[in-house]
Amino acid sequence: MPTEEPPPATAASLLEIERRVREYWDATGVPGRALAARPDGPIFRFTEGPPTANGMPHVGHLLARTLKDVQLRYRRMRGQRIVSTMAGWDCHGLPVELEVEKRHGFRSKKDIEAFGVERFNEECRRGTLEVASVWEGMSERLGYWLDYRHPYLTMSAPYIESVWWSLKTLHGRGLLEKGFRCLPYCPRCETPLSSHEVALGYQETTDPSVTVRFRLAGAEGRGRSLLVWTTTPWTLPANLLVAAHPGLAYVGIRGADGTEEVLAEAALRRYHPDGAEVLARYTGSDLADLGYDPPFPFAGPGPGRYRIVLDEMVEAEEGTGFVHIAPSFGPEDQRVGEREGVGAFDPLDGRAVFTSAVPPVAGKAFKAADPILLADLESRGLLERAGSLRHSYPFCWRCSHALVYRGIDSWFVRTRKISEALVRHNATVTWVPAHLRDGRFGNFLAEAKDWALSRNRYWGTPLPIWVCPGGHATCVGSFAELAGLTGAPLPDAFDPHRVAVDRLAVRCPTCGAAAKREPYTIDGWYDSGAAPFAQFHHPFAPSDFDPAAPLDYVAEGLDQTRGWFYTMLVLSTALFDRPAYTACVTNGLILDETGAKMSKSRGRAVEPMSLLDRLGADTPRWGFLTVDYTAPLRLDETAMRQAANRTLGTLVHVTTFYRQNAAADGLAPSGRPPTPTAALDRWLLSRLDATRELVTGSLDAFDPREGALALRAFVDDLSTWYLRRSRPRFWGEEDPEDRRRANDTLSFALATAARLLAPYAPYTAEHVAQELAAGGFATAESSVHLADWPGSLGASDPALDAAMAEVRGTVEVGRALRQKVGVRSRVPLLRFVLVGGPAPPALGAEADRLIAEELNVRAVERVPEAAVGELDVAELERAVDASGTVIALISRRPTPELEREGLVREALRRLQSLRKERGLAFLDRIDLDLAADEELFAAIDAVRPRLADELLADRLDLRRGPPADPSGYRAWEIDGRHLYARLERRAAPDAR
RNA sequence: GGGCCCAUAGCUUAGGCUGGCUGGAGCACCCGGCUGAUAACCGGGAGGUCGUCGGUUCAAAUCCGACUGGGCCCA
Repeated sequence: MPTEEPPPATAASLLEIERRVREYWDATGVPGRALAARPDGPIFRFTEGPPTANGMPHVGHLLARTLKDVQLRYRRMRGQRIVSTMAGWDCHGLPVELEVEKRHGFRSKKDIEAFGVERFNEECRRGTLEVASVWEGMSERLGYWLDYRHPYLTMSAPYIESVWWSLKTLHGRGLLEKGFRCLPYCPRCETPLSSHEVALGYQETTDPSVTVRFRLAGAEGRGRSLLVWTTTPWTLPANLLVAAHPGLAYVGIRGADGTEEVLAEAALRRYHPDGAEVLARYTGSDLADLGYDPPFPFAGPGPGRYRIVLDEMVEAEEGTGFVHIAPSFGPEDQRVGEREGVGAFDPLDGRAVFTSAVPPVAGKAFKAADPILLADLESRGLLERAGSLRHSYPFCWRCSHALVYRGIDSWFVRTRKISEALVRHNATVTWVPAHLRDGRFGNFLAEAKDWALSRNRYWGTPLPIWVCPGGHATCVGSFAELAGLTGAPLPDAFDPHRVAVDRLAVRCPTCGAAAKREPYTIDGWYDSGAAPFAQFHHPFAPSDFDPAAPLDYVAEGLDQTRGWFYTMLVLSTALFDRPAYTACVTNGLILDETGAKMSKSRGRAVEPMSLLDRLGADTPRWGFLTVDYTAPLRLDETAMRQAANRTLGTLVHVTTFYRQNAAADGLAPSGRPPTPTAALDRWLLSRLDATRELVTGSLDAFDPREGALALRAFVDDLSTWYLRRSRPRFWGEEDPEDRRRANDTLSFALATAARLLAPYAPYTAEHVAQELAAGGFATAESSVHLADWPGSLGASDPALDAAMAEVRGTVEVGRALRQKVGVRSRVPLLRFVLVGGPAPPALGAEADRLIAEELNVRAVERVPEAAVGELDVAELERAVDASGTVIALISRRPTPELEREGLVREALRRLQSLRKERGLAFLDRIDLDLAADEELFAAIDAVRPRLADELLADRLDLRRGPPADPSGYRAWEIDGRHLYARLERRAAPDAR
């Protein structure tokens, strides 16, 4: 027997395993080789969602990246080629600008202009990839394998050229148009935002809640006024109309000053809970076209202004049933204003500060005007009621400044024109969770508003539209086209950003006049939505991009339904008339351990890197993949540890057992599927096959959880049943052939399990696979991540599975009985009697043998129910089912002979553990001196050769009574008897 | 105001689409074992009106409706 076997592998911690595996991967270049593998395999289309390049990763990114990586690893093992593996960075936009502004203490666009846009953009460019290394480090640590050396950058010239190409295509199809609309607008950033950006920034806030009296004008209006409710008093100077609902019931009541006040009947109870004197009743239609005196005179007269109009949008649940309309400050207001042809009045400048058009508040920021305007109204007796209201209000998602809705010139992607196609394409997508398709996301699409694309900003993809004084708009779709319009080649290393792009002298292709670029950049979300084609510089460079082919898979956080998932779908629909992806997996928000939102400001956020330092990669990966990751998820590190220990730790442990044992036996894994005969082996392979089936199906369905749970169940079965019941076979000397078969089966099962686990827990799986290799952790350049996905084993045997389940159920009854009679498992009992039918045929006699071994009973008997009465109740303890029927019985006491056998087993176990304690290797031989009390002495003496054999003792001396000189002896008490042992390692025998 | 999701033992949850046999599991707890898987491990036990009310059905945790509470999204 060779003695140079590696030292018995002690089960290392998962962290230690990861360190070792990472070193191995680094040394052998496994990740790069895995990414480059399968150059001819069928394509699996994927695009990495580009994170904002100057934002730090958070724990939620670990989850999303785990979901992405699981699928990519699986596909590679299936022989597919991933297109593409490029990492990506979203480089443009407000977040980047904001960082630079902060650094310089800029407060507005004026500061940027003074600093110089070119310098500003240069700083943005430099700042953009500052945290990229943090992302890379985190991703590689997590095991998320992508090509980080060649990422796509949304700010690169080729990328921008692709984006321009797409914009020109949209423009040519009438899907890119300029318009004047009310949009959410950030006064600090001085730019409009898109509706999906607004969605990111709702916060609770307190606003005024006021009811203002609008006096009706003219002869018939005398002595009457309307009650109008608003939470934005600052919009009142821009009021041009009041809307009423045509069918709603209104009442005129006697007000405090005796005049008539009109409001919706439904609002009466809220305003006058004690009732009021009703002077008149109207429907909305009765009130149409009545004129009123505007609360402020600054907008001036105009056709159709200051009268009541009818609109269905008016409600009476809140307010008074009259809605004040300021067409410059609300999408609904704008619609009504346009319909009535009353024009608009916008007294705010770019920073939402009042101009001299409203003298009382000139120079005041919009919100700051509220109290002044209210005081003014009060002094004129027009303020009916004033209070405040807590409600959610939109704030800028990046700078947290309160937004305003205001009319502004902007370029739009006309998504409403294609909403039918968006819905149709979305209907083909496999969403995880499935309800998103027709639920939240589907609804969102059906109501899709036009996408406000242009930003009045600096660091972004410039909108490539040039307009000449004749009003001809030219959308440029490539650098070559741009060069053509300037009549000269573009400068070397042309950078298409502002300001360089604005310096070019462009002639209008229609009339030849000098054209100016529309001074906008575009929404950064458009850039990222273009990633599936722009990362390839489509259509300018040949690539694997196929305009007709959607991505096979994307996965990100649920918030991306309003972000990336949406913009990708809009672009794929508008450009290629197809869905953007066929499978879309979302994960829920990650909460802290108390179930609250993780917030950086409250110091609650867990740094992803520190989490990886504490837990390693496989533990959070496994933790994420075994729970419902689509729901809001509580980050519980202890639970993660437990989950990983239970399955990954157990698998490592079983692998260690196998290694020690195989080394001791000089057996190597055969590598080929075994053809087992033993029932346990056949059962294990059947379970393995079923597990393989489940994991495969689950990954095919893009929902890895079911597979993770199947693996967990398999590892439980492997450890707590197969291995425990097979131990005698691994130790036994009597049947070497069976021992070899058990070894083959176990090694094959472990090797297969390692492959099934590889997508989930890449480090642990690699460890298991490597430990199974001939010489221990391999120096060979192999990796489980370069292996093929296991095919069907043809080992499925449902009858056997059911039979084994029955046996295990029986064993549980037996264990409960043993507990009841109070005889521990090491002491054999004589009889275990099962009431009912025969053993399951799929196991036959093997069933009772397994039961006997597991319960440590000498005989398993089966008797028909009718015969139960004949059994000796004094000797046998009984177990009954819920209905009181006796189902099994067991001996109450061991016989003296069996008791002695139990003693020997106890002694043996202690002596084995003494070997371990002394740090002896598996095959070290020993000299052993034992001393024991009378009873124990007799028991041991009777089986002395067997004992010596099992303990690898070349010399075994046994003495009656305590040792003469107890020094060097270890002592135990076993059921009141004493045992002493002294053990010495023999010198290693010479190598043969 | 509208839409979607969720509610199962003290805690975390599986199952629910496709109704049916004692509703599984982990943690914590109790009993026992183990102490070279150790912020573990193994066995056993106790613990559940499956949010509430109503309906469909021979049969409901599961299907339908209403309600209550929570989460997310929109307005």
